[in-house]
Order: sequence, then C-alpha cells, then structure tokens
Amino acid sequence: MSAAPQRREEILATAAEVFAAQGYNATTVREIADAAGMLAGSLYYHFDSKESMLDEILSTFLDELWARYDAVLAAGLGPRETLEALVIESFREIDRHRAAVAIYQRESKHLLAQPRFGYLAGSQAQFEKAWLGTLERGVATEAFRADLDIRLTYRFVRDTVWVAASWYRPDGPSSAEEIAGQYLSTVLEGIAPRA
Amino acid sequence: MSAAPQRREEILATAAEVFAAQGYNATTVREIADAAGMLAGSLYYHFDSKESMLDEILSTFLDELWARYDAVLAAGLGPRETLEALVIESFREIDRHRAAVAIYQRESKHLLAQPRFGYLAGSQAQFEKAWLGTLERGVATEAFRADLDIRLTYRFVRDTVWVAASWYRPDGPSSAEEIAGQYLSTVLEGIAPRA
Amino acid sequence: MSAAPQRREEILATAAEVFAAQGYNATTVREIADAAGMLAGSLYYHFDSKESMLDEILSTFLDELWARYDAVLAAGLGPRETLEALVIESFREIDRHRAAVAIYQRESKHLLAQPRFGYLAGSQAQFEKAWLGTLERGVATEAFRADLDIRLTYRFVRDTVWVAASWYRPDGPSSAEEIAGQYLSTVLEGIAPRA
Amino acid sequence: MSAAPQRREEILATAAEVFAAQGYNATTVREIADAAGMLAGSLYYHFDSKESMLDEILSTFLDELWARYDAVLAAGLGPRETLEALVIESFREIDRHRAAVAIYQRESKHLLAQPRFGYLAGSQAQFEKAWLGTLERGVATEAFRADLDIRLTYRFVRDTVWVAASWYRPDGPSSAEEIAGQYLSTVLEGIAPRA
DNA sequence: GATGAATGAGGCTTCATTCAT
DNA sequence: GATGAATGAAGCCTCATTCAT
Repeated sequence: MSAAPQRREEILATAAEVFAAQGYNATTVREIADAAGMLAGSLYYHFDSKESMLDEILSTFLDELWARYDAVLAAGLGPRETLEALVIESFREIDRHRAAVAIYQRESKHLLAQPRFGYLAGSQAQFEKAWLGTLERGVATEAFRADLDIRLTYRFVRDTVWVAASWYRPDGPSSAEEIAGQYLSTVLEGIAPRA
Repeated sequence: MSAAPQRREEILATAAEVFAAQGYNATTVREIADAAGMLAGSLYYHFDSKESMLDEILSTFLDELWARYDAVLAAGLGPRETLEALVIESFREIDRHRAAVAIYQRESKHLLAQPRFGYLAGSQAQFEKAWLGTLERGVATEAFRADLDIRLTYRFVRDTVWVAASWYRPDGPSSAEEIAGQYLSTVLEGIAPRA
Repeated sequence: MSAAPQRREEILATAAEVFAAQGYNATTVREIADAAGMLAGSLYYHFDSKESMLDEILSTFLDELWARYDAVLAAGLGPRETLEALVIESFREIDRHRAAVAIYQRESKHLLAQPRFGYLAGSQAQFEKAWLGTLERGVATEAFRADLDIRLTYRFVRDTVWVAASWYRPDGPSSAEEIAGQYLSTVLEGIAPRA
Repeated sequence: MSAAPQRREEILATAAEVFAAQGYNATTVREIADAAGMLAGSLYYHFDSKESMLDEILSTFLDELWARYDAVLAAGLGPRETLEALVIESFREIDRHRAAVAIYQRESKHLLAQPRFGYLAGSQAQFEKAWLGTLERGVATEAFRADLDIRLTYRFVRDTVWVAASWYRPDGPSSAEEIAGQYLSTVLEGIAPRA
C-alpha cells in the first residue's frame, strides 16, 4: 500500500492540480490517472481511495503551514511584525502549495462535517486564534487603529490572503514576497494617500 | 417551460441554498427536490435540467447586479465615491442574493468554459473594466496612492468583497451597510493608525 | 370515458400519424397531445392509456380490412381474380388508413406477445389462410405456375404490398389503383418481356 | 474506447439480435447486458452509448454490403445479370447480417434525421442510383419490359428483398441462394404461367 | 507496478399516468 | 373538457472501486 515514495508524490501532485482546477467532486479518478499516465485502477495500488488522496494533500499542506506559523508565533514579535510575518508566510505557502491551498479554500467547508477531516476544524480554530490574538494585541498596544471591528477585520484579512491561491501563478510577474508586500501596504496603510 | 412564476421562484431559491451549501456538483437533484417538498422527477416539470436551474440563478443575479452597478457608474461620481458606491452595492447584493453570490464565486471559473455560460466571461470582463477604471482614475486624480499596483489591488478588493458571501448571514450582528463601511475604512485608510 | 365522438376520432387520427412517423415506443403522449392541440393529461379524458389508443387504431383498421377481404373471398372468384381483388383492396386500405397500416407493419410482431393484442395473431392466421389458399388454388387450376414455392411467394406478395404503406403518399403521382395495377402486372407477368 | 476486439464483437452481435427482436427504442441496455452476461454499466467499458452500438452495427453492415455491391456494379454485367447479382448479394447479406438488416429496415427512416446517422442517407441515395440505373438500362436494352414504372418497380424490388430479413432464418428450409432464385424467378418471369 | 474488465451504487432525466381545480 | 402540477417507475449513463492476470 505504500510503495516507491517518489511515484506517490508525483501522483499526489498531479491529483492536487486536477482537484484545484476542477474541484474535488467534479474530478474523476480516471482524469487523475490520465494526467499521471496510468489507468484508473492502477491508482489503487498507491492509494486506498480518492478521498485518501485528498486527505494526504490537505494534511501535508497543513502540517507544513503550521510549522511555519508556529515558528512565527514563537518568535516573540510585536503585533504588526507578527501580522507581517504571517502574511508573508501565507503567500509563500501559496507559492509552494498553490493547488493544496486552492483545494482547501474550496472544499474545507463541507469536509469539516466528515470525521475523517475533523482535523480541519482544529486547524481552523488555531488559525483564528492566531490571527485574532495578533489583531487584539495590536489594538491594545495601539499598533492598529482602536476602532477596528476585529472579527470583520480578521475575515477580510484571512480571505484576501487565501483567495489569492485562485489566481496566483508561480511564474507570474510578481513574486510571493512582492505580492505580500503590496498586500500589507494596502491593509496597513490603506489605498488613500496619507495626508 | 415557464409555468407558474411563484413555484418556480420558490424552487429556484431552494436550489440556490443547496448549491451554495454543498456545491453544484455535490448537490443531487433529489436533495433539491426534498428541500422543495417534491420528488426529483417533478422538478422537470418546471425546469429543463439541473444545469438550467444553475443558469437561471446566476443570470438573474448578474442581471440585478449590473442594474445597480450601471446606475452607480452612470452617476458621474469621483473615483473614491464610485469605489465606495460599488462596494456598498456589492454587499447589498450579497445581502439580497447571498446564495447566488456564493455559487458564482465557487463555480464561475469552470463554468466559463461551457458555451451556455459564456455570459459569465462577458460579465467578468465588464466587472474588471469598471473596477480597474475606477482605480486608475483615482490614481490619476490623486484620490488613491500613486504607488498602487492596480491589478493586484483590484484582485484584493474584488475577492474580499465577494468572498464575504461565504460567511455573511442576513441575521448576523452587522448589516450589509455596516460591513461595507468597515471594509471601506480598512481598504481606504488601512488598519494602522494615521499619524 | 367515451365523450364526444368527433374529438376522439381527431385525436386518434393524430396519434396514428405520430405513431407511424416515429414508432409507437418513441412517441410520447406529450407529442400526441401537442399535435392535437391539448396538454398530455387531457388525453386521459378521452382514452384510458396510450396503449388503448394503439389498440383502437389497429382494431379499427383490421375490422375494416376484413370487411373488404371477406367480401372478396365470398364473391366466388377464380384464383387470379381473387388475388387481383385482394391486392387492390390492400392498396385501397393503405390509401385510407396509411398510418394504421404502417403502425401495423412496424409493431405487430412484438405486440403479438401481449394478451391485449392477441387478436393480431388471429388476424394474421386468417390472412395467411386467405392468401395461401388462393395461391394453392391457382397452382391447382394452372392459373399460376406449377413450380412456385407457395410459402415464399406468399411472403413476397404480402410483404411488398404492405410495405408500400411506408412510402405511399395519397397525394403522390399514382393512385392506389394504379399502384395496384403496376404491382399486379409485375407479380403476375414478371418484369422480363414475354416472348 | 476500442478494447479487446473479440468481446466487443460478441456484445455487438448480442445487441444486434436484441435490437432486431424488440426494436432499438424498446430495448433497454439492461437487456443487452443480460444477454451478454454482464451488468448494464459494464457495457460502457466497451461502448460510449447505446446509440454508438447501433451506429457500429449499421455502419459495419453497410460497409460490407457496399463492398459486395461495388464489386457487382464494377463487373460490367448486362442489366438482367446485374439485377440478378444484386439480388443474390442482398440475400447473402441477409444471411450474414440478418439482425443488422432487420434493424436497418426498422430504424433507418427516423435515424436519417440525426447528424450522426447522416451516412444512411448517402447509402440510400447510392442504393437508389444502383437499382434505378440497372432498371433503366434494362428497359433501354429491352432486357426488361418497356412499360415498367421504374420508380414503382424499384420500390417493389427493394422492399421485397429487404423485408425478407424479418422472417429469414439461416437454419430454415431454404438457403439464401434458393430464396434469391425463387424471388428472381417471380420478379423476372411473373407468377402466371408463360403462354 | 500496472492492465483490462467488470461491479454496483447512484446520478440525471423521461415519461405515462393521476387528480384537484 | 381541459389544465397544471405532481408521482413513481424506469431508462441511460458515470464513476469509485475491485481483482485476476
């Protein structure tokens, strides 16, 4: 059931691309197999099911994401610097795992209901805690405006970051860091000129 | 093919809710029928196909959206006021047609390829033109910062507005106008305090 | 269940045309209703079922056919004259009930199996008896060639006559009687010139 | 889409028998699958659709038929010999592909309208040309009677030949060649004794 | 490791039929 | 006499999955 690791990774990367392009439900295992240069039945030598491919794609992504986030959160930065670092790490993650991020965005909401994907809920809660905490700390220390609706701001920031996975291209004109910079400038300073 | 308008609308509203909650592909016609209190086959008295329900949901939504947008664009406002009005109308549209907006967000990308949904591409192009034009005008007249990456800003603004459909609840604590206000404040002034 | 006779006849004639054009199975009651200027459900005021329409079309046709055939067979004609008269009556029947004949040709074989259409078997047996008997009598009296394979000849004659229903048009260049004449000339004398 | 040739052929032959016995529309894919010893869904490993089975049955039959007809027409025979050869080849084709011929007879008329089966129209036109031409040539050279209505004669001859597919049995008392002989004798010489 | 062939559940859709109005 | 709306059975087809080779 495990077999040569490299073929597995290839297939998984292929599957992630197809899932991201068409949606998990709309993707047939035959399409994945075609893209991987094999027949549908052959996938089952490497994976238990279509669902287990999805599971592996998402959990691998989340594991890596949390490794980065945890490093940032443990660094003892101020709220503004924390927010900057989280945003930069998020765009880097989009750069590295674009397909996985896009799948996560699209599918996590209904997957939450299934026990197998329960860990998505945990991740989401941690995620919210990290961002909300940073925003709250920032308001308390006057790093951010006092009149922010924190929950709304959290949602705006979160959505804008992750939705970028749907249009970001690694070979596009702007690097992940450049996009993060532009984004931070917009969110922190606003698009209106400062007096 | 047309039939009693009221029942049609009911079914369509029901279908939109289910599509928004589960995704178009993952929704079975039986689920729509159950939610509408009828048998699956009975839907076909009112509609040609599952796809034609989706079509009608999306085109109705876009028609209404464009009526509002066109009114704003024809009003001769300055760029900042235009942007504010577009954002407000967008949140109002989310308030009125939350399900349709959520479906649009989730499905429009693959639907574009199908001839039947070609109008989505047209709408998208117009959309881009309206927002990009407003941003450009704003930079030219110094209503917006001179160093904006206009395309990136457009994407940030567009995505964040529409993604709100995935969490907005009409009976939630904030009205559409309040959310629009908070959002505009963030985007225009930034979350960092002004000197 | 019975109601105004004239409307019934109209509907039945309409149904027969549609059945003949598309086949019984491939015809929907909606198509019949459309052609008759009403809704599908309304047909059920006049008829019990789609099948009962078919039944009435076929039995009406067979009743009339047998009235004519019986008159011919009772006339005490010689075999050649009997055959001529049967052929002429057959083409006249095609002229009068083209649709019913075409339906009979296409559908009678499988209908035979259903109890409701058992009478088709009876009719077919009588039919065979009349034609085979005439041919046998003709061979015996030297009105027909002595070396005929009577069963094969019967099939040739029978099929060719009735298949004409699939191309005959009442408003075509040749009348039923003219076609019968040509056909009889071919079958009786052959297409090769007589010495 | 292509797959193991032998299983395909078996299924196709089975489908042809069922189509011939019950009609294309009245045949369910489940019946075909039952007759082929598999489940309905399994047919779709070998064929795209029920319609594509029909298509393959008919086009295979017509390809072979035309190979034979073309050989006859290219042989430079006189009109009577050409007609004899065409009739003999036709009965041989009925012997080889009885089911396909029966299906062709029953279904070709409505299939003509569908683009996919447009080739049926072409075949029909060629067919008419071959037979009409032979008859015309025969009348011109006095091989056939001068007073023939050629179009009517064509129809009679065509119908009688092909309708035989509905009753012919390969294991019946008469071989294809014997039936052809009897038929030619009837058509050429007539059933009345020559003076 | 992979293929070819099949399974079986389930999806969308059609359609004859019913029935209250 | 007819309509509008629904029923429920059945049809074609898709697809994740299995398994012998």
